[in-house]
Amino acid sequence: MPVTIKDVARVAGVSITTVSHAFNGHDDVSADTRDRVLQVAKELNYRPSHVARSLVLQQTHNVGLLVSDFNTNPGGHHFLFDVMAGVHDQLAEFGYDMTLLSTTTAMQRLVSYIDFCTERRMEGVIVMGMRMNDPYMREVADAKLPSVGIDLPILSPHCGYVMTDNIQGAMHAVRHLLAKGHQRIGFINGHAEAVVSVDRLHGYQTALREAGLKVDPDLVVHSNFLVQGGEEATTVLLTKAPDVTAIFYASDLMAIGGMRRLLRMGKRVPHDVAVVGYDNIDLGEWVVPALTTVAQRRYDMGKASVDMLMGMLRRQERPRACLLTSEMVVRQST
Amino acid sequence: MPVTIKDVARVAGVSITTVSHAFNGHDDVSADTRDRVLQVAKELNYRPSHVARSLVLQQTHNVGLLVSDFNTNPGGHHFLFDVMAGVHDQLAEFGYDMTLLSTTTAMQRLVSYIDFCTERRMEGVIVMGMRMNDPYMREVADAKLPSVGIDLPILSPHCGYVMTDNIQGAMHAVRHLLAKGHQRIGFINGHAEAVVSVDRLHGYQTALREAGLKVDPDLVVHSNFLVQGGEEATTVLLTKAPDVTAIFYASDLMAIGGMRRLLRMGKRVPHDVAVVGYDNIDLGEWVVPALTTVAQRRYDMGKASVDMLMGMLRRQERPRACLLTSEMVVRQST
DNA sequence: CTGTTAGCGCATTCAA
DNA sequence: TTGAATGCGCTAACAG
Repeated sequence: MPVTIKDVARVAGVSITTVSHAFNGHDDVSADTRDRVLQVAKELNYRPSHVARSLVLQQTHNVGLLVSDFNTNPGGHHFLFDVMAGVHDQLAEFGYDMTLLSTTTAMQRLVSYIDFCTERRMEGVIVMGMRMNDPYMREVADAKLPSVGIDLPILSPHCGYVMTDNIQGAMHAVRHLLAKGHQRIGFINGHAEAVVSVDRLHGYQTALREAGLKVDPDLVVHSNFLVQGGEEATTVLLTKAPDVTAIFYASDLMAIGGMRRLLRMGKRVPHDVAVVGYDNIDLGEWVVPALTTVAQRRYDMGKASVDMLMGMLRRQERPRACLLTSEMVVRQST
Repeated sequence: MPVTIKDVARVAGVSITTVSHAFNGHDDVSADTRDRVLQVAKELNYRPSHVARSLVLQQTHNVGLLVSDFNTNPGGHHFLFDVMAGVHDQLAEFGYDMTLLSTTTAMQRLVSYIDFCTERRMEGVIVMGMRMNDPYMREVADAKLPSVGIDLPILSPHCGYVMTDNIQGAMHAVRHLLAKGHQRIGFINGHAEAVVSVDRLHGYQTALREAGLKVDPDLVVHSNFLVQGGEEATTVLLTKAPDVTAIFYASDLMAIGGMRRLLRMGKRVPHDVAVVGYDNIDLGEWVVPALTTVAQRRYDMGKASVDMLMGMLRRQERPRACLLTSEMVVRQST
């Protein structure tokens, strides 16, 4: 139905080869004919078919963004949305399209994500929002399809990853609290299946030891990354260690829940208990007191993952681990 | 590089026609050969190329999701993410892929979004996050490419739309406040370029008149949809009308900002001033006091837009206007 | 500089 | 029931 290269050739009175050459900027076309071809193409509203081009060139300029549990990832948008924007924009910069995939969809169709990508001849995949114990993990790692994980530290011949240096991030947070004079610092962590949880715990412990403090197991509580998780864990923590003067939460949502619970318990933030979150979600700026937090460069993470993938695709670079720095955003809660 | 239909045919000792038939479930293939073909295909790990199929079938099973200012849409994720999930999931249900587009990207490349879609032979587009005064608007409306707008009430031969009934939503909110005995009800609205703003204002006014109250222009303030917008507008409102006992905000973010400002001004929520928001973002449940709000069915909006598009594509249905209901979520702020 | 030919992977006539 | 031939729209050798 749409205008094809043939139509342009016929109207312009040249062969399709010439049209093709004119469009692809080959210099073996006289300026005259090129201009005429381009003129005709414009009049006819010709748009070269990427489908046909993909077939003959054997490259689709298309990569998938695989999101785990896209539709049911609670609170996930605070993190995923910006990453997605970074991925999309940088992909566009390279002339690539982004197709959204979801593990749940694949599950429904009973096809592996790798089959999904193969059918579409995708050139690579970027994976995010996945847990280490996700059944899709091994598939990602073992596949020959070039892939980059976000917050998913798997390194294999065809799979690299990008993540924030969570150890450093957590150390920043704890050092900040130490500098404020706190000694009994609690840590409310996310679920242990998340890689970030392991690293943040590590950073927390390291910063304490660095300051010559002993790591008290009673000061660490695991929960989920959401507001409610933060609330519940705060109660648990204060039961086990009523003398905490500061709490480091593994997410801003948790911290917000925690502050709320502390208030209920008659503790004032930051006077009685100082609070630090993680993520720098937009609302952290507006809760009372405004939340001190560790900021990840979400957009940059998406961007970096694309850069790595493009390196693998176009320059045969080997996949690697890319750690981005994070920075403290100090506000009123500490 | 990947396994093609030829490989399968060769190994199975049949023609490519037979392989094609076997794979597409034609019944003019003996059970024997079909099983053999399928077996060989599995061993060879054959995946039919969607690219080649798209070319010959002249249909890509691909639709674009056009997001306006994807990378710079502040606070947009609260709304867009869920809609996107609905679009993606429902598209998958129909066997369609979703490619993400952004107006900013198109702008950078200086190609119209319609050219972008044509090159890729997309079958349709779903548009969201766009303002009525966006330059891309006319393109969407005039294009022959089937499209569905979300919160974008344009109806043309090839363009339908889905939106929440914002008039009803606003009426719900105001009625709720009226029922609580409030008479002086302020309305802090979003920017006037957003269609939703017009409708919500309409609903606000209608509900008041319905109750026999006069609409006082001093009670309405326009601002942006963000926290800061809510804060500033609240100050303006209370200057113009210090006697308000309730405020209806056009977004939850604004309401959160408003509550904060009210607190600063020594007003207690809901005791001195009751507050209703709009959107039902996840954090509304956790601010103090928990926010009463109007909930949009975001996921369903995405889903509905796909259903409409599929109707247009597959059953030649005419584009239409689809209004979804919203419902009150009553919490502590009223 | 321009046109002819071949083929990318697949579905679909039409014969056998 | 199976296979040979044709073409989807385009690019890339090659020849003129």
